[in-house]
Amino acid sequence: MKKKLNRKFYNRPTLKVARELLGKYLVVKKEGTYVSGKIVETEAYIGPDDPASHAYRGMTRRNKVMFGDPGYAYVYLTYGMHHCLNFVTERKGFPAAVLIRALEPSEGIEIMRKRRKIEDLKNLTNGPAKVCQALGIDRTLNGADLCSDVIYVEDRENEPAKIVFTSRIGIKEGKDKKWRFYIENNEFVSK
DNA sequence: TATTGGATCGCC
DNA sequence: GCGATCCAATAG
Repeated sequence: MKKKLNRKFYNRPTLKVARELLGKYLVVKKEGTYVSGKIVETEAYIGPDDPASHAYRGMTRRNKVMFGDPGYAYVYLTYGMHHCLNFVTERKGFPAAVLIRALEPSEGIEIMRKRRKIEDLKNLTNGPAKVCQALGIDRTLNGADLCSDVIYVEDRENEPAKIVFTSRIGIKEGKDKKWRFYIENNEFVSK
């Protein structure tokens, strides 16, 4: 049984959403392609007081979808060349999101190989920018509805996995917070 | 308007 | 370990 996550799922505390996304399947249908993968690593960025969050200094042109309704994609370009995918959480007006850091490729693996221009399965989606490249995600999907048919998350009711929580990666401030989650011993978690 | 640096990746 | 690459954010 496959159940698409509804907006209520995202309209909850971000840490809870970040944890519960692990083991669920991200699906992207674009240009006649269908690709999916199991979410194995996430990070939470929460509220106006999180110094690592783009929303730390208030609303800007880039981060405004973080302040909107839950259940929408926040996609941004970083380092001038890499995209990162987030899911907006919590109530409208409260800026929070979950960064999708890694997937275990499931369906459409050959399409992912072509987009990533590499063969190695374990290197296709083990990082936030790699996920976006493999899934064909760029800023045209910023603000996309996660309850649509283009990009969404499915609960396939698979066995729950053991989860590890650690500090977030690639940030300067806010390292004290253990807001990174991943599935223990999963080979597709980023380095 | 000008300057600075980044929720990364891949190659050296 | 370091350069790529460009745009958003901030300062002037």
